[in-house]
Amino acid sequence: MRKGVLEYCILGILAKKESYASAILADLKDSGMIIVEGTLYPLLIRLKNQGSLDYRWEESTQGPPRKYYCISEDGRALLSEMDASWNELVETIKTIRQ
Amino acid sequence: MRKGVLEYCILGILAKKESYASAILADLKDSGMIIVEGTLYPLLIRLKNQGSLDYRWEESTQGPPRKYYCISEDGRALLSEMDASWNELVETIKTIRQ
DNA sequence: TTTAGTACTTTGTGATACAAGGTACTAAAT
DNA sequence: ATTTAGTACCTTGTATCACAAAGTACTAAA
Repeated sequence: MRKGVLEYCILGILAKKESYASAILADLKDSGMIIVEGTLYPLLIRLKNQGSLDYRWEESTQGPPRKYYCISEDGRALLSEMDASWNELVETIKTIRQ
Repeated sequence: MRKGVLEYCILGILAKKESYASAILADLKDSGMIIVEGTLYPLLIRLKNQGSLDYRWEESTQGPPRKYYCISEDGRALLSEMDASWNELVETIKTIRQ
């Protein structure tokens, strides 16, 4: 049911502020969407490779260094398209479920 | 983006009235969701096999016989669960996109 | 008899997400 | 000094979903 929506959620979260994988997992959990590490990491790498995200390493005092991701210009453009697609889908379902 | 939602749409359509694959394709198209035969047929078969749908053959004057599907009791229960899941998802995305 | 239209089905492929396991750094406990 | 716990990143294998493409079969019209 949630398939394909995750990418949209990740971009949405990173559009607000840069973050790293473990924190994104916590954010998603708080929002009511539980996903696992093995899902998120490949997704972040994919979004980076296609140019929607950038990242930088940052040292942490509480453990290993963190890979902070932030959304790129291309990512913001993609996010806008996704907003449109999502709204269309919501309308479609409204029509079908009356 | 629409992935995983199709099952919900099919059940929604068949909850209103029984129908057959080609007509369901046309309904979906009208609602703004374009899918192809190779997607729909396996999905109908899967829903039938798991007990969410029943079907009966009906002769057509305009070509080969049609396989009319209708939703079962189990299917209606599943549809209710999907309504809940869908509404949750919509709320989650609202939260993320503010 | 061929062609067009309708309808159902199958096979192969790519993408998404999960399960499970692995690597590596830091800090606290033994 | 070594083990344990916590944090963080990454990879491999698998299941499912949807699509592309091709196939089967019935009816009616050319």
